[in-house]
Amino acid sequence: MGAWERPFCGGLRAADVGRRVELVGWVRRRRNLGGIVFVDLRDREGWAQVLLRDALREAGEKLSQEDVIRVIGTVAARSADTVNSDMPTGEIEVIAEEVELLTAAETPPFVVEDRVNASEELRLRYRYLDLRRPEMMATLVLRDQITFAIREYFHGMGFIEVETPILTRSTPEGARDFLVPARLAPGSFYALPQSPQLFKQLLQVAGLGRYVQIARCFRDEALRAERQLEFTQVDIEASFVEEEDIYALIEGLFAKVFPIVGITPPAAFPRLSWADAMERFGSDKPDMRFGMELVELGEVARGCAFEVLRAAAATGRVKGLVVPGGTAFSRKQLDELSEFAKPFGVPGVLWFRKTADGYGSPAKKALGDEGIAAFLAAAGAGDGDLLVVVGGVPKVVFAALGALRVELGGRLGLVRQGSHAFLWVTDFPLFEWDDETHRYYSVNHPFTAPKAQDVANLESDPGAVRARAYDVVMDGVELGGGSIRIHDSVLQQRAFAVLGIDEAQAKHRFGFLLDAFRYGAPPHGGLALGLDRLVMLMAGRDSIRDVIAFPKTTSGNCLLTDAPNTVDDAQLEELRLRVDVSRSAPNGS
RNA sequence: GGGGUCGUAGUUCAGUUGGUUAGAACGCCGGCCUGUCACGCCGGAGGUCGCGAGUUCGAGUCUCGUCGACCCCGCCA
Repeated sequence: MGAWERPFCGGLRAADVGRRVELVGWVRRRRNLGGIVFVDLRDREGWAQVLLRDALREAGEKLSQEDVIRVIGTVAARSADTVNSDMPTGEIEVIAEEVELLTAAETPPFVVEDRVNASEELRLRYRYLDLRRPEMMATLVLRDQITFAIREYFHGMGFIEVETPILTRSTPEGARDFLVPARLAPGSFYALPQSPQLFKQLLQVAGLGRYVQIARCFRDEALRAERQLEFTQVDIEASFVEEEDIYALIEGLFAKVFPIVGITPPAAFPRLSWADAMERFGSDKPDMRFGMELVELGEVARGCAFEVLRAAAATGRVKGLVVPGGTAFSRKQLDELSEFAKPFGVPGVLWFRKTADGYGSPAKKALGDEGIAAFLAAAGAGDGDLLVVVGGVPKVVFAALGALRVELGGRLGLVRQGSHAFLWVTDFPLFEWDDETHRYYSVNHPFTAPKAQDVANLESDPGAVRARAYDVVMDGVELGGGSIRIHDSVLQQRAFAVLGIDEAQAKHRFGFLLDAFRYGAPPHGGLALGLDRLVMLMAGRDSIRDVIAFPKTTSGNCLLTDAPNTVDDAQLEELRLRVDVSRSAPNGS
């Protein structure tokens, strides 16, 4: 039997009964009953029970976990009382006629089973064993189905996949670059791309029109549960398009991809401006699977008798969150709310409530019952509701309340199982002021186009200029984002000017792009989706590492290969590099 | 860069106020068992308590340092 005709162990069904088959796989488990031996033979698709008896009994007794074997046998129906309805192959078993041990396996460091919870550290060190687990293998298979569907969709829409360089030039703005020393140009470095941004725009100038790439991106920044040093984007760019075209494109993509896991997104996603998202949810990626929106308390705070809130309302913002059933929180739980909020830069949270014992709040002394009642009324808090209040710098108030909302929403079980919420967040600000360096930074990147009606304010009020940028959000996770780009070199120069990049600097950093734009740049725009996050959500996992075959740890180590590692002096010499690790790094992580 | 949690048998964990020989389950090894499917039963082996200092008559337990894993803040245009 040829390798390609051989069935998968996990694919055998009642319809195969009577077939004489050759199976290869790993011994998942052996059950030796003395006279007969059962072996669960596992491959990529699952496992099937093999029965060894008579002359094969002795051979079966010698098999152990993870041995690689070849079996020739006949698929037989199990008798009614021995059918195992818990497994897909449970109606059949393979009566072995020949068994061959192809490779004996040492006892693995952990049992290759879904329900065995080995530590992630161990799983990463022996990733090839971890991936052997059905759950992990199924995730690899799902990822393939998703990427295949994505390519199929874009191909059908007339998009062309083009590979862009991995060795490219360092760009000053944005994340920290990974650098690669250039042996042929001592003292010079390539950088790994943070994204193919500039190349996909150049492809539009070239006239490609519709570009897509499943592209690896690299950012030398701190890692998180949903972040890796290298990750994959579905990178998209198209010419002669506007926001609506991009929205329709992505909604169409999701309509094709999400049904793979039984999720049907709406035909068109709701939209929310960035300003509304912040005001109502305290987040630019709101989880809209539940309500509990932020409430405005600036007015009542301004007139109240509590100095702290009055001051916050005068110089910043005072907003709150009405927590249904929150009056039942214990003192300890209320204190924990403050502890939760503090890392976001607020001194703590205030709370207000009315219980059978009367009005309660840490600010009761200053406000009295009337003052507390005024806050509860302004927030629209009803019986049993707890009002949580934060005041201060707008950015911090939004961040703290936005995080509290998600935390409490989860804790109170406000998200209905199996529900999903897709949306577009639009009208992001184009620039953000940085107090430390006293200059504006691009919220997206310097090539994002301003909204036409705001272009006039570019120089007079940069902070108020809105961008033609958009993010697609699902269940509180940013799946992707993009923008319509500037294709006019004069407008581009004005945007650079706001960022403090003069003509000489612009020429030095992005000269090749500006040059390109002088030779006929089409209006264009695009978007990039985080493929790892997309697969993570679709697989129902909560760590990006679970959907990447060989991920790195949160300190950037590959436990399997032990990368990064030191290199020979000869290699360094060839690159004209000298290493000095005696001093700690000047800044950053 | 900052904060937090964790590190004990191959694995997942327990380990009392600092006190005799550090336990359990699974896995592993040996034996028995012809319908199991987390097979069962009997027996057995297996420990640098992450590493290094310190306190103490005595440290898995307390202190400091260090390494590693995970989570969060900053950071990630």
